[in-house]
Amino acid sequence: MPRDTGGLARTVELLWGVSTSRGTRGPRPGLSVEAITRAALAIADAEGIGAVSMQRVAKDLDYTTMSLYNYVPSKDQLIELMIDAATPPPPVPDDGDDWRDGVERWVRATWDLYHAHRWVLKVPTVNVPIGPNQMAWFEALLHALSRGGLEGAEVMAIAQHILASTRGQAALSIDLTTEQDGTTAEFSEALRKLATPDRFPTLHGLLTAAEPGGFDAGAELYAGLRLGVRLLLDGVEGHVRPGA
Amino acid sequence: MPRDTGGLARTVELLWGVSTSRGTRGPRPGLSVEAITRAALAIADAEGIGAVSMQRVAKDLDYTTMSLYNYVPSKDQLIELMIDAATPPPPVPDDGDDWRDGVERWVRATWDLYHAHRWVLKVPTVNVPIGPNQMAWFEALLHALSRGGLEGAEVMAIAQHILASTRGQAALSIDLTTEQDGTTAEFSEALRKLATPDRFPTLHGLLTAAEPGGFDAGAELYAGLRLGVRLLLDGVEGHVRPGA
DNA sequence: AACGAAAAATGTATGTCATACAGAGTTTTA
DNA sequence: TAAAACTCTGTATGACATACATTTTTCGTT
Repeated sequence: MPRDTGGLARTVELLWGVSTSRGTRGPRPGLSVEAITRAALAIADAEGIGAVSMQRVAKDLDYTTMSLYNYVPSKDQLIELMIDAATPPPPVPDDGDDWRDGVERWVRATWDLYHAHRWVLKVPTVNVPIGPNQMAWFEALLHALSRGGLEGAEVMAIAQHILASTRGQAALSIDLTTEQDGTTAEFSEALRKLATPDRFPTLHGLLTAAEPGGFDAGAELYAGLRLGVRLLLDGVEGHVRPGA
Repeated sequence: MPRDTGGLARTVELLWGVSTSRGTRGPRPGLSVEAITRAALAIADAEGIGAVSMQRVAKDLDYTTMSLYNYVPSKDQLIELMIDAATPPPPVPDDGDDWRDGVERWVRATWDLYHAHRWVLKVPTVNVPIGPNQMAWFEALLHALSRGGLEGAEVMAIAQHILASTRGQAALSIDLTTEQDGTTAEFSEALRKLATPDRFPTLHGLLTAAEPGGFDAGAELYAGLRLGVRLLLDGVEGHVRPGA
């Protein structure tokens, strides 16, 4: 496989496994895109995305750094591959039950997925380039949602909305439960001190009303996400059946 | 100001402007946290966050790189400062009108803010540490939302939900309208090709149903965000007034 | 008035990183 | 059998954050 600085075409090739039709000359490749991706993924899962460097991946594979570039055109590309590799096929939809349950299950599964690979949401640009597995998850959401009776463009909009809020809440949950040592407690205490009633009356009220002891950020945020999704789906139902 | 590697206390000091009570000895400082932040912000706004390096900021200020560290304990800290500096005070709430309008105005203003500083949402951890201006915006949302009649913890949850979806949609919009040259069109075309009807029936249907020509990603995403927020607020109303 | 402490500013140095480039070795095709 | 195509290695470059030691400036104290 010739080296390539990797435009969009190459991205698509790699992510979507378009056969790379490698010429059969030259030494047989000792590595593969999959092996590299797997090694990098293992590092990220174990030590965070910050531990993933080309040198580190190569070392784990017992190759030189530069040999990776025979397979992967750049580190950014590798990260795209890692994200897609971290994403299993989405749960199969169960069209038997309520469509709302389908959406809520999707949200739960996505939440779990992001928590299983806590580095994914720390990657700066998870947005535009999308691999097959990512797309499959989005398709699953679209499918579940489309059973609710929304019109085409609305399905897309609401799906993006749900995806965005799931990501956002999950990112927050991951951040709050990742802080090393006691920084979370320390921070939440600082927050309480800074949210003075004069400048931040509403926030102050909410913070002091909440139980003062340690709170389970993860569970609380998930409950919030769930509530948000439910109310949103309520809105969807009202929108679709204006009478009822 | 003595150098400091910057724990949480220092972060809070810098972000919240707790007076640093500098001893009056030594040369008079030629720089200031504000000047450094301003210079860095200008670079980020003009050339993106990637162009912000300590060397670059120092050069723009005609100082050496290391002198910045007399004021700012680390680059990460500087970025926190930049984010807060990029955030103006939130629009004053207008309690005269419908509370829903207040929320929608907040969403619009936040959308505009992120688009005015397109680098902000590219910073990996915009999540947990919060400066005074960020907090003021969140307070504004809480305030607008609390007029809807939700119970305490619910206000917090829905506010986070709205913040998350606004951020997510804005991030997507920014990504799609930032791609250099014609990558957006190229990408959307590739997407259409990859979303085959066998594996991605729903997505395929939606993409082919949409008008095939160039579409205004920004406007479309904002419309989607708006719809999502509206339906969510519908849900909130139903939740608060179960009868009606 | 002089000295020393404190702080600002500089210069140099280190270690990490992505990646360019050249060359050496290997396999297949012409 | 020669050359083309490819893999792999080694070395090199340029960014970058930041540690550390040194110089310079200013002020409080004697």
